[in-house]
Amino acid sequence: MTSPRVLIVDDQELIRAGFRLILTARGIDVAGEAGDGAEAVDAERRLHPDVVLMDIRMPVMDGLEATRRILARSPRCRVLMLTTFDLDRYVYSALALGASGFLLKDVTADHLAAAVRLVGTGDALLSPTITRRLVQRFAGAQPAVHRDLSPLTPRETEVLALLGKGLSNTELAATLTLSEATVKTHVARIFAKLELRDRAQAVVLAYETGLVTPGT
Amino acid sequence: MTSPRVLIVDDQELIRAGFRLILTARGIDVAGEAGDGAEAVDAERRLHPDVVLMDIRMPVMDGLEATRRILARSPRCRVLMLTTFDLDRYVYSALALGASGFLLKDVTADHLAAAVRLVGTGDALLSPTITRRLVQRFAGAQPAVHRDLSPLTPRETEVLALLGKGLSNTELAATLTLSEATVKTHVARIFAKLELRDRAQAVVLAYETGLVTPGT
DNA sequence: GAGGATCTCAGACCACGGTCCGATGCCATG
DNA sequence: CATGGCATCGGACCGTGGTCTGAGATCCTC
Repeated sequence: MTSPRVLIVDDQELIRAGFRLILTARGIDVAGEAGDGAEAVDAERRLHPDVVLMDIRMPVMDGLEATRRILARSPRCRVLMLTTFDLDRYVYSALALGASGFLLKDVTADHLAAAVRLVGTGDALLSPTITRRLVQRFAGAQPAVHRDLSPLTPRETEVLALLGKGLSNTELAATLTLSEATVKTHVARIFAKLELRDRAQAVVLAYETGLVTPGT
Repeated sequence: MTSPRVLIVDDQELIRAGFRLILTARGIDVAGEAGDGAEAVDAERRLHPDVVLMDIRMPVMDGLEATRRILARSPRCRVLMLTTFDLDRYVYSALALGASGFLLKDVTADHLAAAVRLVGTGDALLSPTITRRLVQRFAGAQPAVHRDLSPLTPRETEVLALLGKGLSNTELAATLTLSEATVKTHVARIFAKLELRDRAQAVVLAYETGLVTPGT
């Protein structure tokens, strides 16, 4: 298992030392430390770590601004935010900046190591409370899916997804390498099952169900 | 480092075997396997695993329903959803059900192991794309507007908004108390100005620009 | 008051989209 | 092996949708 190189950023030296102990004891390479945001930006530029463990509250330059600058220069770098409190504004702005995850400081040693390894492999993480809150927010703004897509066969779902992109029947046939006749039957079945009339209505439903999402 | 006990649920035996190999090779204890949702509920009750690796698409009972039943009985159990496609509806409903995370099946072996260890310690995870999407949804604002709506006259914008709801020309004429001929000219002008071909494409553009938003 | 932009409408044309009728092959389930 | 679901195709039908051309009415600005 390849181990990520880590940069530890926190204004408290004790915390840094503790983290360094925890990580090195589990075979994770600590590339360096920084005591504030400005130092962090500097250190990242020199050391090119895979993961940055970034405290939010710090003197000189806080973790959010430091994250912004680091990711602007090194988009492939993974930033794991650390904080004592799970204040919403921190979470959302950190994630909006492109941070890969968010950890409370009361994590266990094992947990911290696992989290670092995980974001090192490229995935993001969120603590359960934060994930739940995000989902709830989303669920609140998104009142249930109108119609159920389950009666559709896999192929039909595939067709609907492309239909949701606004493709014509000929384009559909081209991208799926099918005859237009086949495309028509698929489309007709979709309409029948979902009680649609138009492909326009199909596009609406694709967006409403989340089969297609804006911005992709 | 304490290792979580894992239950692998997938209808494809090859997948299960592969996952078992990956996890055991990295010192993670595989408590058992299940081939569909019903078996999974059963196995979880017998084995009490810390983590369930749950495929979504399965015969008999799908992963979502199985997750619901498992978490109803064993709320401390962590469920990690697996899927081939990152279809939104799966993501949201899975997370709403209380799943701890969501993984695409093309994960690397290291990644899978790290993810299992992480959720075993209690935290949730989301793939970067999904996290980003959640945050964007939450943030509400869809900044990336492909085409500019400014060349449209007020009336045309009004028509486009209704067009985005999937209305036909006759419905359009009815709701705006216009003749169908007038509707047609408006629609034609909109198409010309925005370089659209279909009303289907118009619906897409309405959603992409934020003129129409899902859930309203 | 001349001009431009906008909103309104009409008639005619044709293609694409949607429907209905068929048909075949495949595979899983029983 | 028989049944049913799924995916694939063809042909024929007709209507809505989209295009073009032209035109009257209002409201603005210059």
